[in-house]
Amino acid sequence: MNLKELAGHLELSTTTVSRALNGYPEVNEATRERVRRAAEALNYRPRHHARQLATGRAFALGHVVTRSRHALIAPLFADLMAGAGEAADALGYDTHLRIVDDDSEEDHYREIAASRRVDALVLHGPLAVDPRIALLEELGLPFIVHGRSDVGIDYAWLDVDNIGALRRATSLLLDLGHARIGLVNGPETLHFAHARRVGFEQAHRAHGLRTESSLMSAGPLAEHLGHGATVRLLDAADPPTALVCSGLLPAWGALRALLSRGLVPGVDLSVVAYDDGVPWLANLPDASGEAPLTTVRGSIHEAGRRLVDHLVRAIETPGGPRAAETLPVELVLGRSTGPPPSRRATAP
Amino acid sequence: MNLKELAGHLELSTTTVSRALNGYPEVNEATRERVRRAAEALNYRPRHHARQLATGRAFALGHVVTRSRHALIAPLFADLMAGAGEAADALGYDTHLRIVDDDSEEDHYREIAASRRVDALVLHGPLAVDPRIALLEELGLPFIVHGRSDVGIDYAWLDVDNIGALRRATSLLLDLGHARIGLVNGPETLHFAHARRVGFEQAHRAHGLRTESSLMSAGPLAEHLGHGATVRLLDAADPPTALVCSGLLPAWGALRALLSRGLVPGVDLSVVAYDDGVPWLANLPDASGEAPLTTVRGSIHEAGRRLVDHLVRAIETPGGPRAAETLPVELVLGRSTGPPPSRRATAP
DNA sequence: GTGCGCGTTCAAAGCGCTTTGAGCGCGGCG
DNA sequence: CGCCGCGCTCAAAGCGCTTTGAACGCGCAC
Repeated sequence: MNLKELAGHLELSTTTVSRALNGYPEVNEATRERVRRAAEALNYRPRHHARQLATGRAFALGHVVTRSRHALIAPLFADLMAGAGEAADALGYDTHLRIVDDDSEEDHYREIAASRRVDALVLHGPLAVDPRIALLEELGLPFIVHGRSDVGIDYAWLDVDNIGALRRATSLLLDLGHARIGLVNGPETLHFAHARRVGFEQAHRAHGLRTESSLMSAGPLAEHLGHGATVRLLDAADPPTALVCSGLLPAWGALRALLSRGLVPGVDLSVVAYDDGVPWLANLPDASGEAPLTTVRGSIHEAGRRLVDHLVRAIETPGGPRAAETLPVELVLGRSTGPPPSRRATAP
Repeated sequence: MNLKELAGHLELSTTTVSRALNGYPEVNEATRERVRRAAEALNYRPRHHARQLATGRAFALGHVVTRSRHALIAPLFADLMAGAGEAADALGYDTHLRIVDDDSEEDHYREIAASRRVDALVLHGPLAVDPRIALLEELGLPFIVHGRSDVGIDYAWLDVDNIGALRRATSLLLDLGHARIGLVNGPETLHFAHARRVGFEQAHRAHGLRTESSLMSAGPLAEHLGHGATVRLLDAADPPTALVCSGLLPAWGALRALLSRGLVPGVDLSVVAYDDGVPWLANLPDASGEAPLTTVRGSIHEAGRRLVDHLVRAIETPGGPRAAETLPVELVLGRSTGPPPSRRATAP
């Protein structure tokens, strides 16, 4: 069933049918209703590519991720895409995903721009300094960065308050009296991890302390890496009394390391984690009424939604202001934080 | 830069340029090379929608997931899509993703079929008995099921050996002497979880034992649910001596529950988990040289790749045989399994 | 010298939609 | 009575590609 057949069936011209279905005002309401009904009954839908060709718009948003980068953000990616996909669907846009080899990423951006497959795209996993931003700007393809990057160009972005999140997490521990705090961070070539490190350091400086590089590690946010880092910290000559984890997954790994040694989280070692709010890692209150972990929590799902909202606004109202939004985080107190053992010991 | 402009630039007809670029034999090799160079130099790429319109093919594969179903398979979804995306890219296909409301899923399938956005699609998260299979068959849209479903229709599928995996995991425990074994399963309305339960039961029957419903639970494969289920099992009047978890995430939760009580995995309670092979949950050998968990391991990433391979073959050679492939699993021995405490106690 | 086949190129039609510019009938106003 | 404007509808062009069918030039065989 195509437009011509539908029009023939209705004994109308394709023009009228097209206008009726697309809500143009110059169609009689009775005619419009008749057309609508017929379209519904015959399950007519415009061929998407024909519409694209005629309108010049793709009605699609793109997401490009390299394999190696994907590996770094995988645990969060599903929820991010779920948010983005829901929003895109609600706004009538398709979602295109491309997982590409690292060395062909630039080609892919060029191909996507020239072939007009999408109207705009989301730049995922920006580096601390990311050359792709200049590339996309040059290609003239509208885009928004999920995160930020230190480039001397104005660009649209949406980011969670990474600096603030880790400042808050770290300050909480410092205020409790901890002075030696470990950090299990994400890969610091990525901007989000870089920013979190900055927040960690800011909190220390505000308390007149300095960070110590032997207490900090960076790498993919995997369970076993949280476990490994914690084991190493506990075995060090002068172990920390608290730990900040840049993700919930390494935090569960840290807890496993503690518990395996018979140590009690929040007593022998305090732990604060960054929580992206993905349900399958949820840090929910249990029987005790408290969550096992103290966290600062953002929502990667919400980030996905907002990214798409901004992108569609940019497409549909060109020349508008560039998006620049920081999403807040929330502190969740759980059982994994307490004063350092020394203080506890000296207490009456 | 479009085809006409490129042709004008080369003083050739659009026909010749098109044929040259698409590898048709009736073009002089010298001409073809000249065209190639010019296209490269001017960064010409065919407008994707124009090509679609002319050829009638979309060069795209679709993935439709409902919100609620997405929530159930989210932890694995990123890796599945990574595998599928890589394969699609290698074969020259776009990957389209749609996250839809549960109650509008059927509409979406109809719309996708009628609008010809994709050439084929992957059916994710099939139910034990899934009505969508008949729907897609009716719509005439080529598809492959990731998993299986008990419907009286012949359809293309690719599945990991869920029954075998849990049979093997359970037999291992039974062979060690365990007689009361708990199961933390996925949602059993989904076929994969249903199949795993079947494998669990088959192993019991083969050992002349019956399963006990009080020892089995089913739900999303989240960390906290593994934790909660384990706590309940341990607190029961007659607790099991071993536990099978249908995912690595609940298994880590189970370990957390054990360790929190000072129990030793593999001694006080044995645990075997199903591992989808996602790197950020990796159950790697640690300092002891052994992995913390004993698992049966498949590869969700590989599944993604193979799904797309099958789909593209089906598109490009219509009338070929329907895909029907079972991916194997592998047993990984770790530290979390051993004989039941009773045996150990009665040993000399 | 004519005809045929081969290798190469081209003009034009068509894919299914949107959109422009024109047309048609009808009632109201001068 | 004639003209204009309004409301509705239509024919046709155009989006950028692929593909059909035809044409052209050339060398070769008859």
